[in-house]
Order: sequence, then C-alpha cells, then structure tokens
Amino acid sequence: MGIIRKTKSIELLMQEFENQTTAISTIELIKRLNSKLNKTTIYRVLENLVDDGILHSFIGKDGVKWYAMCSNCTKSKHEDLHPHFECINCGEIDCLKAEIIIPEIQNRKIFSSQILIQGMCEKCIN
Amino acid sequence: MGIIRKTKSIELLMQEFENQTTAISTIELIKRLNSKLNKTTIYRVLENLVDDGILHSFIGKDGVKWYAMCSNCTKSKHEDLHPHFECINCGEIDCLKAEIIIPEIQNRKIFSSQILIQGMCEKCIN
DNA sequence: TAGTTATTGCAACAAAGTTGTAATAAGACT
DNA sequence: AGTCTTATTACAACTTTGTTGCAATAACTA
Repeated sequence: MGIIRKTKSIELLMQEFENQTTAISTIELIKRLNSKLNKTTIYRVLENLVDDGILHSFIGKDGVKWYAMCSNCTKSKHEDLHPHFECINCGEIDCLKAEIIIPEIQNRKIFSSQILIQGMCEKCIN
Repeated sequence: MGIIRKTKSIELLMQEFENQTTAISTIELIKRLNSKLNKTTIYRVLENLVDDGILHSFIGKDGVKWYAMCSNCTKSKHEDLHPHFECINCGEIDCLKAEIIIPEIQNRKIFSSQILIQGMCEKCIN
C-alpha cells in the first residue's frame, strides 16, 4: 500500500535504519521498539516502507526476515539483486555492492535471485 | 546425531524423496505423511538425514525449510554450494547443477553461500 | 476547528517449529 | 526365539514468528 501519512511510527523505525549501516531483523526491531510500538505496527510499517522503495527485505539463514535501506530502489523498481553477507561470528548482515552474475539456464526464464553469503566480516576477521 | 537404527519413519520419508526429483518442504512432508508419522518425528528424522549427508536443506523464499536429496554429500562434507531454482508459477524447487562463482570479497572470509533463483521452470515456460 | 480516514494498539489467532517424557520397537546378545 | 538396552516415536504442551479484525487514535483536508 505504501505510506500516505508521516507518522511517529515511521519516524521511529527509520531512525533505527539511519543509525545503523547493516540490516536489521524484524525480531530485533520488535525488541528495540517494544516499549514504543506494537509489533503489528512494526510489521505493517516495514511492509509500507518496502512498497515505497525505502527499505528492501530478504530472508536470513534461519528463515527470519531482515530489512535494510535501499540505495537504488524506487516505488516501481526494486534493485534487490545484490547479495547479502552474514557474519557467522557476530551475526550482522549487510548488503554487498558486488554484483554476482547468474548465468542463463536452458529452458528456464530467470526473474530474480537471492544470494546470502556466510563468512567472517571485517570486524570479526581480526 | 545421524541415523543409528533403520526405522519405518526413515523408510517412509526416503520414499518421498525417491519418488520425486525436486525438493520438498517440511510443510509438504507433514501434509503427506500426516496419517503415518508425527510432525515431531518428521522434523527429527529430516535433521538426521541431513547429518548423514543423505539430504540437504535450504530456506525457501517464504522462510520455510526445504529438503532435497544430496548428490555429492558425505557425512563430513556437504556440497551445498549449488543454487536452487524456484518456479514462481508451479512453486516447485529443484537443485541446479550450474555452479555460480562467488568472487572474493576484500577483508572478508567466505565460508558458504545460499543462492535461490526465481523464475519459470521448464514445464511452466511452455 | 471539525471531519474524514489512514494508522495504531490490542487481543486473539495461525503457522512453523521445539521440548519433555512416557511408550514403543530396533537390533544386540544371549 | 526371548530378553535387554536404548534409540526412536508419539503426544501434548509450548515457543516463536507473523497475521487478522476491530475499536480507538491521530494525520491531514477543507
């Protein structure tokens, strides 16, 4: 549906993403904003922010949903082709700029793809 | 933990994978074997079959777990680097033989990766 | 400032998966 | 074959993640 009115909930959620360069899981957001926002609101506002191309979402290794700021998305076109990198040590997930080429596959038509890479991040490798 | 005793549950679950070349979700397996096996048993046996390198698992687009036969796995080494292809029309997911190269990333160490490609499968494209 | 309706909070629900435990059955060993 | 050990199963109860319906609230419009 997207956002029509600028509300306190949107502001609070956006603050979380502005204060952090990495992705945030729904669960983490609910924990952080527990005292200020109802979880239903959080789920709904996140969905609106995705519809408006402000955030994009993806599924983590454990099956929970994560959100991150879009750098190149519009309301109509989500540039969700970049891979995400999950650190197996600290658990942080961020967006990678690197583009990974998915080759054509015979007799199939590819529309989109999700790539989740696991490893050690810059902070944890040292 | 892996499998120690050959039981009816294992046989029933393996039958499902032998009769089908594509991946099967936990939910689908519970539906199919509902009258014969308890869901707890299904979850536990699946996990054992993964430990033994007979099946491998991955997370689908909607966050639910899928399982498929391993073609090149052993108890110690899971060759889980191949991508999975999900048909947005019929919902089937299968393993792709194609290898997708994940480039090195500066200051990070890559251990594994999950690639889920969405599109139209051979059957649905026609 | 009042009216309209998008947005929120709450409670109840639903789906997917987990845990503890007593009963069952695989297979080892007479 | 019969007995014993314990891995495996079923069941119920629970947890976690996410959804739905609806009345109350608060953005925005005029």
